[in-house]
Amino acid sequence: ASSTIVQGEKRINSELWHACAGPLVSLPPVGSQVVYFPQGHSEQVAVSTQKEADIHIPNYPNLRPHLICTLENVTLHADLETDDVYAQMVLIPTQDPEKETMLLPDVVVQNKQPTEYFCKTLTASDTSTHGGFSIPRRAAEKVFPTLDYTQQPPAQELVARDLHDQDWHFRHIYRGQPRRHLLTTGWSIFISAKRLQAGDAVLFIRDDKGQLLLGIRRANRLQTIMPSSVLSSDSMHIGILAAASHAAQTSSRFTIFYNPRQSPSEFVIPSAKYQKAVYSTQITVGMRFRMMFETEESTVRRYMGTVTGIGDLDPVRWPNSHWRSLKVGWDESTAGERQRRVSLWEIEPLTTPFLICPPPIVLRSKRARGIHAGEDEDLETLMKKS
Amino acid sequence: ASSTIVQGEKRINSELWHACAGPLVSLPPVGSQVVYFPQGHSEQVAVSTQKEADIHIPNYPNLRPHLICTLENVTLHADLETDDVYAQMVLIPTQDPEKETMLLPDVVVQNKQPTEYFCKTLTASDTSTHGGFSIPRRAAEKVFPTLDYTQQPPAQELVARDLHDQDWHFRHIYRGQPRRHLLTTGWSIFISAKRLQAGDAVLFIRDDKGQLLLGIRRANRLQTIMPSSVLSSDSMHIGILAAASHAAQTSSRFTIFYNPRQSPSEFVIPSAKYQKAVYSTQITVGMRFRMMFETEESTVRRYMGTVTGIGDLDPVRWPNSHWRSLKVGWDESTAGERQRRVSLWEIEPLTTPFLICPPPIVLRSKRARGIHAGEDEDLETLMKKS
DNA sequence: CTGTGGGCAACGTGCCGACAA
DNA sequence: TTGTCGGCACGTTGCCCACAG
Repeated sequence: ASSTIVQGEKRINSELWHACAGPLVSLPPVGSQVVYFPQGHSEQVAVSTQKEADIHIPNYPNLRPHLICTLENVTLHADLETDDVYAQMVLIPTQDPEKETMLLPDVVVQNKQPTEYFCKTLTASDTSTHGGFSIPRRAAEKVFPTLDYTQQPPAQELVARDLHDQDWHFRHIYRGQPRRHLLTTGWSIFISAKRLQAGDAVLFIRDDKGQLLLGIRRANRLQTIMPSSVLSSDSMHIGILAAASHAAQTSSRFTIFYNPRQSPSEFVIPSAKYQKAVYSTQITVGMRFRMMFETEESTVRRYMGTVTGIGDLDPVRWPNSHWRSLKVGWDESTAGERQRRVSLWEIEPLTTPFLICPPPIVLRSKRARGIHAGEDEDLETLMKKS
Repeated sequence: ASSTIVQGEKRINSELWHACAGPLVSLPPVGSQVVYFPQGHSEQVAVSTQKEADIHIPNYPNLRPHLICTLENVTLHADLETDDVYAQMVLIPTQDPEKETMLLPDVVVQNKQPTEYFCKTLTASDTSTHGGFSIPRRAAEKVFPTLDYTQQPPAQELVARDLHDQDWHFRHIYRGQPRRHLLTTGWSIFISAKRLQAGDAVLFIRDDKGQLLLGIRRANRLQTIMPSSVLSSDSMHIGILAAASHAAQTSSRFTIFYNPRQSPSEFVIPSAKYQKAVYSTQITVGMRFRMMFETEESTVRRYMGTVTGIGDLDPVRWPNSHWRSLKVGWDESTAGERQRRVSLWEIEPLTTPFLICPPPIVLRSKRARGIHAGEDEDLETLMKKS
């Protein structure tokens, strides 16, 4: 359903927001119990400001590495300049920390990726001033209104609405030899207004009312770095801790921003997911696991890895934290970008005995084949979490 | 002198920075003693985020409304997107708060406005794609290299360097009937790259080595508002207080950003200026004063006002603070934009007895004449501060 | 099926002096 | 003195198809 969330007078379309955020991003439902990690919040700020939390940050002895909270409200937003999506969450720390031990029912967090949508990474031709946008055939047929093919050439005007409720007009035409779908008039205005470059991606959605929506996902995330001319990174890191600490001590609400495409990991996790990961699974060094990542085509893919160590990421400031408490190694050599430390709830342990240590030769041969087409599905059927 | 301040590998030209910051902005010298006001810092963040400091912000009982600090370092910066100038200051709270009572020698803070410079607000023609930039005659003759007027038409290529050390090339030509100075080729590239609009201002400087520098001052400051998708404004306000409080208690350095064109008032003041204002002058309700403001032509102008009240701006959270402790009224009816609360060190009290209450009729007649050309100079000669 | 490039027309950009405020 | 305009040339934009990967 195309649910929308009120933000002042504006509503950001939830489907569109999630499409821009990507398939791995899911927000806990309003009213549910969540776990908030100041460490993860700091990591997000560190990425934005390009500065790690410094040493000389004060201790907040009463601030635990995770806070059980009620998610009082979530509002969806998009940066006016870059269209980057982010979510504002209002959290209320739970008064009774004993509740933590209570095992909560598993909340079904539906992944809100829309069905009638497509996403295309822009080519040099798409972004050049020389021409328009080449629509992949399947995409056009699935998402755009059907053309009247009796016309010569078949063409129509499309209107698509972006995250800021701004309408963009495009001429959609089916022509060329061989025939193809193109966006011509209006496309270059859109490209230059959004400052899109080859490598960035656009996505189109047809919602349940037939309204077209469009969003963008920039490739070069480094460009999005904030000026940081407002507050020093030190003060930001301190602000995160002080705000959380104060909220925890007074059981009062506090507000955070979650930037799904900037943040290395989610730092507001459904309580049930956290507890299941922490209390239900025994993780040991040497254990094999899978973990989901987003591919360049904005689909999900699982990578295999092995737990190589268990221990605190920051033993001094954050002892006994589950945040990134696992050191891991990845099977594939292209693991340069992947985190060397992950949290329990991010991984899917392979508990099925005969899969714990697959023969390396098999893995290597599969890697040599290139894309692991069948592998994931095989494991999928074999592995069923309780 | 064209002093520069090192920032990593980059140096921002100090003269250019000050020209962009405006005539009223002066930074205390490195190593000097200053007074830092968390309240003022919060105000700057409030402007940036368009959100005031909320009620439910924790108390920092040990944090006083002003901190005596040593200014350990100042670095000049400019926003990469907007070219907005800002300064990073590293402050170290003074260990012994008793030092405060010690009267310091008056530090001469030279106003670093360059002499060989001009600033022009862009017209519709200047920013249109239809043409170039019309240089005011005086400006061209003062700042640009002299043209060879024997050529027909006289023309030359100018190279001007911006705050990011990027060079911009312009064709400077003297033509038209009547003759005038113009920038043609290269101008529109500059306009679109900096996204300048009519109402924004550009400024050119010739430094002592003959090098041309150029900067911009945007009119629409609302546009510069930061996305704030990084940290909630609450956390920012808390971060300011927590950082200052921690630094004060541990006598350790902390870092702040000062945005001269965003901040309503300076919140890092030379200690001598503060003490002189607080201890040397007796301010009373009804007292007349003058205060400097920047005009649209980026020159200084003094406005007259009367003290209408003295008291805490925020009696609950910041009792006994001198920050904006004066309520004031302004003589001129165009006072809509001017603060209704100012701090002691911002004003110049008129202590000369016969000027305390000038006949209103005289004032009115002067106002009716329009611009107060001579008034300020008359007062200048009459009033000499100790 | 779709990315790139050549061809070509239409439009916008940008340089010029003529006015007039 | 300088802001805006009409005139005009030239360069870019943008629509078309032909190829080829």
